[in-house]
Amino acid sequence: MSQGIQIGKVAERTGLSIDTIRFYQKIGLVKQPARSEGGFRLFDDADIKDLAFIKKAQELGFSLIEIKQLSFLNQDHDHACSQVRDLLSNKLKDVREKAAQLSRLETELNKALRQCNRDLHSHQRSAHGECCPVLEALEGGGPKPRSRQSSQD
Amino acid sequence: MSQGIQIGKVAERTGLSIDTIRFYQKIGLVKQPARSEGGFRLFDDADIKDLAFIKKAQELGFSLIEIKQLSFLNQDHDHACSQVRDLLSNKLKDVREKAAQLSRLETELNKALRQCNRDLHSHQRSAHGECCPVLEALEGGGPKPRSRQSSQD
DNA sequence: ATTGACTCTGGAGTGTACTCCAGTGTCTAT
DNA sequence: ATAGACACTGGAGTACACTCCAGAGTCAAT
Repeated sequence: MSQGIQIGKVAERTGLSIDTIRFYQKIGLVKQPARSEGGFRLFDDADIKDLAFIKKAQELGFSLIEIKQLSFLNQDHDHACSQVRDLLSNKLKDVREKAAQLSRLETELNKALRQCNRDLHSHQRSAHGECCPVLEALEGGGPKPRSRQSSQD
Repeated sequence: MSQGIQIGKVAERTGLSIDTIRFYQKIGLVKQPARSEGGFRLFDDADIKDLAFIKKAQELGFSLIEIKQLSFLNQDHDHACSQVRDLLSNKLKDVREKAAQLSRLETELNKALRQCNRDLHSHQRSAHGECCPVLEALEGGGPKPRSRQSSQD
């Protein structure tokens, strides 16, 4: 009886790992799905939508706890109260601030990028090759985090 | 000899903790500052600017590793190369995507908030008081993360 | 020289968000 | 009935970004 989608397929469709989905259920971020007789989780489209929402919100920098609050937007709530309204308006304020700061950062990045391109043009034929002092500093400049990532982004 | 600012003052001015500043140095995110004869760290205004930059970038959702790369923007780089340009343009793309998604989320939040306000108006005098089913679901609905925060945001 | 506020180091601990694993069970097809 | 793919649980481990601590030293003022 396959009245639902198994976790493997859900993982594929949402881009989340199987473990992550189970983890979200364990901490109560998403509701416990239906189960097969043998105990397999059986998801429906709404569950997948919820998981997709979580993934999106997370990419926007919200923590799981914040997402738990946000996720009520995704449900149809026929009622509301002042606490919920406050929660929403706080969240909205956060989002606006984040957006404003991002747009400032965008400007800065753009400026830096144009500078970079100008420099590339004027130095193109010099002895630089594929190397530059900024990158060299990144590679070997002083103590580094003991991470295992070498140089590429 | 106080040819520099001690870590306590720096912490005050940047809003970072003393431990955090030391941590950033330990992992090489900021350069080792000058030291007094006795070994006290002595910071200057440029150091403080760097730390403030890190704080800002972090609030925008960048990881410390990403910030380590971004921080080269803050330094005056007389040279540039294609790798650095690529890093910048990738970051810019990320930022733009994030901003676009945030603005979509803002719209959704706004809509939900207006709905909430409408509901509040029409139900104001009903038996709801300061309580609503959405909040109740938040409080007691199924398993929760074992967090210690109760209800407020 | 002593006091008190401040700082030093190395290392352990915390919270968040996964990620991996072993041992076991389920499902579907043959 | 058996095989092979998939799923189950609980618990341990990992990565990131701190945060706390003990024991010791520094600095400026008295």
